[in-house]
Amino acid sequence: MPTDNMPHELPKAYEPGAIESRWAEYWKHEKLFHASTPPDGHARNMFSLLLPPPNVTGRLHMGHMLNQTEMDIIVRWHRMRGDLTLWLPGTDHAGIATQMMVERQLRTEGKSRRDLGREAFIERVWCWRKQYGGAILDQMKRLGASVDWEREYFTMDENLSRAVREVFVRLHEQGLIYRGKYIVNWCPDCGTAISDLEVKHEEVAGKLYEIRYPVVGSKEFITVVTTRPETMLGDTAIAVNAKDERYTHLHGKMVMLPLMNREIPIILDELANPEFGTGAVKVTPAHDPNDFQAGLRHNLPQIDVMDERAQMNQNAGPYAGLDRFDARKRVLADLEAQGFLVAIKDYTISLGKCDRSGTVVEPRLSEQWFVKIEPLAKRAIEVVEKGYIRFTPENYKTIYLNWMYNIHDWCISRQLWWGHRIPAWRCGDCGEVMVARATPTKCTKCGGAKLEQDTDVLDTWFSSALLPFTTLGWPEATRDLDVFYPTSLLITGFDILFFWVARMIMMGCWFMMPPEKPKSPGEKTASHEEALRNSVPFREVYIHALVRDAERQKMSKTKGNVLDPIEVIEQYGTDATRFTLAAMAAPGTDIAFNPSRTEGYRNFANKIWNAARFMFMNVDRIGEVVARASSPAEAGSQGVAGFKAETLEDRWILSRFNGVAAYVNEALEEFRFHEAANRIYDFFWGEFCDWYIELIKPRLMFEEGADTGAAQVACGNLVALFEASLRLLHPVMPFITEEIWHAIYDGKPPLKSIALAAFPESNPKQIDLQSETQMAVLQDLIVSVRNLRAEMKVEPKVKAPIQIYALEPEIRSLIEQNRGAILSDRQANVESITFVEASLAKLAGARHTARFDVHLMYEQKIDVAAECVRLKKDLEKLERDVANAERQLGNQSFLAKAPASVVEGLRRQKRENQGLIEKTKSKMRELGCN
RNA sequence: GGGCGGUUAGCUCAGCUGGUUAGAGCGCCUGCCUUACAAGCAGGAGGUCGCAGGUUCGAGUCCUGCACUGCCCACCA
Repeated sequence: MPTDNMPHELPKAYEPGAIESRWAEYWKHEKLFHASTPPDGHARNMFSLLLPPPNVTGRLHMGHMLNQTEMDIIVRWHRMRGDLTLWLPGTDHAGIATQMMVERQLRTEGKSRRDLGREAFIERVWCWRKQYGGAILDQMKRLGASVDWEREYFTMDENLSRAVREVFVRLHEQGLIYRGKYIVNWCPDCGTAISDLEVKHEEVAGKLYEIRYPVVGSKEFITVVTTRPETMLGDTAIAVNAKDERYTHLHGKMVMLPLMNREIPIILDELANPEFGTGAVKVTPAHDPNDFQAGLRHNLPQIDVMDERAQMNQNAGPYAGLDRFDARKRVLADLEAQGFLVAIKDYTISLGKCDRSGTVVEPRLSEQWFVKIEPLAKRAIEVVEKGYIRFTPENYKTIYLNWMYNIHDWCISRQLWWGHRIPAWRCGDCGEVMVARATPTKCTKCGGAKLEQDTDVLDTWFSSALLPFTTLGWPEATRDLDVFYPTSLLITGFDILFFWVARMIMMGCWFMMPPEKPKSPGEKTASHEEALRNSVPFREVYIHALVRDAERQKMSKTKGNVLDPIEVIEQYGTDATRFTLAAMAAPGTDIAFNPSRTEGYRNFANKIWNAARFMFMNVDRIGEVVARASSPAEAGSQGVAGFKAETLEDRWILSRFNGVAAYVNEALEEFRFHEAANRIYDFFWGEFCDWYIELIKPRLMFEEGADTGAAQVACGNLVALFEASLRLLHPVMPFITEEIWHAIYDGKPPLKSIALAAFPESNPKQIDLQSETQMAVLQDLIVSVRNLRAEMKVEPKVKAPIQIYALEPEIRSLIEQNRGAILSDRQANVESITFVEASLAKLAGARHTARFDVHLMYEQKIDVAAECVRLKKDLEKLERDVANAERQLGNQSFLAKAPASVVEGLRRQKRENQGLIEKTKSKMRELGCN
């Protein structure tokens, strides 16, 4: 590999691919992120968090990448700050998703899961998992996620499964799990019940059908309205409102159900709203949740007319065997033919679809297991209301609470094969249902031995809800649980706020809350609060938004706008992709992911790379002794160690670095990733590279006759500052920082990884505001001259003298002391500097600022017209500003109420602007502007 | 029907607790192959902060209304 005489083997161009895979492998192989539990008391601060387990079937998408980037930044930051840090990874067995995936595979072989049978099918799923289940974690590795791979889990692991059974049994013992026949959301495609949350409602244009039912023993009809005429085959009543006078005369009558020729009663029920439709409604207890409740109130029979595939069954008489949608057409045609269909109107209906399959969900009467949620919710509300769990952004607290206040019982049984099987057994002799931790051998009631386990499995989210404690060893009282629970933080997307976050809170606060010991009342309260506070699954939740495409569209396969993070990574590198996400991750706002942005951050990485090459070039030339003189990583985290601030730019950059470190720490504290990332970017590129490196070049013996000692100091400073900057950057860009950091130590670093070095904290002693002010003046001067050169079209190679007028002696001496830098062709590129005693502001080719006037002495006819336009624009703005300032300063209450610094600042600014106005005017006169 | 957001430069977005001249990236214009980097350097153009009121000495920032727009929740046939 041509190294171009470059030391430390850094190739000329930044190539992320090679370095990233190497370090990802190294980190995992060296087990750098393994958090071993300390044997006794917590000597260090602890920081723990759980990776939201991706589905084993999953492929990494931008949402994952955002989530993991944010977690990794926080985790690396904590680890570098010396916390005992645990980031726990794992995958979720994802019941329906995985089962569907394997069934699809079977279908290609012309088989169904029923052909295999339950046991063989499950065996097959395990095979599938073994073969493909690691893909998503492999992808995670490429992101650089600093998880504890030694603790990786799978939700179907034996220990986790045992914990799930334990929870189920305990809840059942506590009367919080019950079984019963209710209307549930049924997906005919998946063949299972699903929870309310798994139903997505969609507004669609539908129809409202008016159907008349003949009243028995009269010539009258009663007309009902429905959106689902096919369910009338299961009608068992018609309801009217008792207060609805239109129907008073029909109270107690029967109607004949058309098509089925069955007599059903007219009942009085609140279900019927006199305001809606005809005020009369058909009641189908087996196919509608409201009708189901009404049916219970009136003791109505429940006639289920569909099977589990949503095809009409024998109860549907002549319609048996038809699909529900075909049945609708047939029913309508028949009603029409027989004169029962009164009208069809357009109507917008909210159609529930299965989240997973997209099939229209059927409300179906079936026997299911439920969690009685209210007691759990009560506690989950309490801990959030009391602030024991903090939400960021805060508005999610409201959203969470609103949901929790209106929560319904949770249907947890699924008619699937893949998942945690419900630990309930039914006695074949007496029908008794037993819930037990271990397979019972005989019936607890009749002693019979013909026991069959419930065929259902649990909702995947049931086991996920337990992860914060089960992954730490619960129900055993483990050391891990003691140390790492409650976890410190959860970072996740709002899409699983209810599915997962809310349920973890409910389960955590329920199972990690020790039983109350009866004690004296006062003591009890205090310890109760303490226990409650420590029962939460996490102390903080950070909710991030959605990653959209560059046009703000939701990424979806059908739209074809899905950005594959791996592709972006391959193009620009992981570091640049991470940086993009971090820089755009303002709390509470969606991220419009634009790869052009990533290209920009790849360029930033390249900038870092080349700055490193520059540094090494000097280290090798000036002597490695200097570079190694201090061992910054060992010197602690306060400021920059081993830095000798001798010049203005030294004092300035040191001060800026410490300011940035303070800012970054504060920003990360509040999950303001974008502020942290942008601040580092601006510092490294805009200050460190653009100004500092350029300013020290003369000292680094670039110039003839430079002083060797000064060069060594400058080089040492460069290394020290660079090393500290790498640590600051590392949480966001782990790979490139690791690469350069090792190169700094020539492959023999004091620690195995920069990830184990200290994160920079601000050192107040290294903050030097005076140098920052001085540097600002110097920069202002240099930029002014560059400005003038551009305006006057001075040839790049031509130098001209400048005159400077400055009243304040300290400004003059500042300029005097930095004369060399100003003269340099890297900076102002001027021939000479002369101080004059009179204002220069009104001269053409001059600039006036608060601290100085500068005049570029260059004879070139300037573009008068263009200059006039520019001056006029300046003038207008100045006059506006002065007018504003005058208005404010004339205002007594402003003078009385505004802080003195604001008033003083405004006065000064006004004075300066007035001066400028005069000068601008005279300049305009001089040029002959009108 | 409830609830939560968004509207700032041509595009995509920042702007924390109200304070002196509203920022960035990309794009655009001008000039530079200056030996770390053309994935770069220097300079520049571009904004009545959705509209209308209000609070305040002072509003992009707080309040009210409106318009447009997105999302979540909800068993109204």
